[in-house]
Amino acid sequence: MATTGHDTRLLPGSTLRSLPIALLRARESIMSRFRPMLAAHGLTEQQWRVIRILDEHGSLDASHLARLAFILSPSLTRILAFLEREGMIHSTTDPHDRRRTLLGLTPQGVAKIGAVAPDSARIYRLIEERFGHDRTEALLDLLNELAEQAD
Amino acid sequence: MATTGHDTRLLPGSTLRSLPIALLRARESIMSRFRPMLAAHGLTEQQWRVIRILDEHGSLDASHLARLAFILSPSLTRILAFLEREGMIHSTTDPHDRRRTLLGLTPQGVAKIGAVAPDSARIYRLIEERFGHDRTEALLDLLNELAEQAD
DNA sequence: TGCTTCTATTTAACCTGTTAAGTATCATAA
DNA sequence: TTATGATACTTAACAGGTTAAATAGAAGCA
Repeated sequence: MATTGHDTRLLPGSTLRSLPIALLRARESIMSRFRPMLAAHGLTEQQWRVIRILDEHGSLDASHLARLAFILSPSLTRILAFLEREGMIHSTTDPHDRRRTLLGLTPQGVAKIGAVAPDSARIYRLIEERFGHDRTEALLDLLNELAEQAD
Repeated sequence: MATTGHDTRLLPGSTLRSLPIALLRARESIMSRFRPMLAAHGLTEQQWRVIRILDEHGSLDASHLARLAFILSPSLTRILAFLEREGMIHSTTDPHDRRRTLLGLTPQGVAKIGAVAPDSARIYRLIEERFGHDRTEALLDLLNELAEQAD
């Protein structure tokens, strides 16, 4: 039986065939594996996403970072305050446009990436192995196509 | 171009091929259509889910309702307090097990369902038409299979 | 230059998600 | 029958999502 707190007994077809709920369930089933690992490293899912993107892209301004991480700017403001308080990032005002904030990883931030990345990769690999590489690819394609329907 | 606030320019493959982020994006693209309509009716997504499930199933206790709506009990407590304050539901203590709370729709709750359901169905139909019935079904199957991977 | 209009970010207010702890009630067994 | 443990729900504390408004700086133009 599932250990997620949500089993599938008595679930009517109408719920299982609802796109919003199906997306919610699927995301929850994925994140329930990542969340405890991230919590053990003292990070939330979003905090991890932010420092990982800073690691992949180097320094970025807040707007660009928000777009890449799919985090709205009010949330990003709070997340950046936390990460700076913890010494994982540094922020400076862009001298060429003083409205902009430039963000970058500190050495401690880089070290955190190095500590978390292997655990993250291991979980991801496990999920993909169990679900199947082809089905994972097919699912990613459908999800991205659905997201692009937006206009 | 998209009007969701998140366009796809400069998105690296690593982000688009991440299951957690792809699920997040897809869900956001769906909910961005429902949310304004629900807000116009004075409801959040979760409040709507709760009264809709009460409508489909008749009276339920809180635990069962939480499972069906995929809402954790602390969130449900707050949602039920709101819905009762607004007069859409009534709650009574189960006389056979006084730990349990039995919930049901009031006539006003039923009226709200009648007001929102057509709008909801219209949006859902539009999404499914644009994305395609077969692809929608395929996506639902993959999402539910992924969710069931949990153990 | 001075005024208006964007743009980037923050603040505020409210709701939900998540985890842990607390309270009330039920069920079981010594 | 009463102590023990399980179950149903609530409370608390903190983080993020969403919307609207506020602030500050940049850009364009009369």
